[in-house]
Amino acid sequence: MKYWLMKSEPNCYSWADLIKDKKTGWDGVRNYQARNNMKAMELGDLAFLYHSINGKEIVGIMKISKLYHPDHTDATGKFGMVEVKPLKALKKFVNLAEIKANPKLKEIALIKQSRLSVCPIRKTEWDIICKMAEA
DNA sequence: GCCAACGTTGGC
DNA sequence: GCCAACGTTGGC
Repeated sequence: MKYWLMKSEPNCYSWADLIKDKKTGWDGVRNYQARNNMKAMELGDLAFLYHSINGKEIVGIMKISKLYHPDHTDATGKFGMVEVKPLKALKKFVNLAEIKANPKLKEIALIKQSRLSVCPIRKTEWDIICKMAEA
């Protein structure tokens, strides 16, 4: 079981949209590193949803419900996507300032590689954030 | 294969 | 709106 963090601008696609849709194909990724992370995902892996730009906080937990497959919005055929389902909303959203303020989360990919939209999360990091979120 | 130019992301 | 960080593209 692996853990991930996936970013989305809430203006573009938010947790509320995901709840409404029940599931969604994570299309539109056009970055190789992010793509490779999606390729490495397995069914049942868990991922935080992070609202970037407008929000800057982790709002919920999603479950990977479909393995990596072609993204039909990509004409070049180089990129793919996974499908995710909402698992549960966090009781307390965990914002970027709190994450940065926690010395145990110094190495988290969200900060280290701030532009990467799909990044791995260590089990220890996952547990710390869950605790902060009272999830 | 290198590197300059350019584009994008995302925090501030 | 600015800018730093980083990824991509294309000329050589």
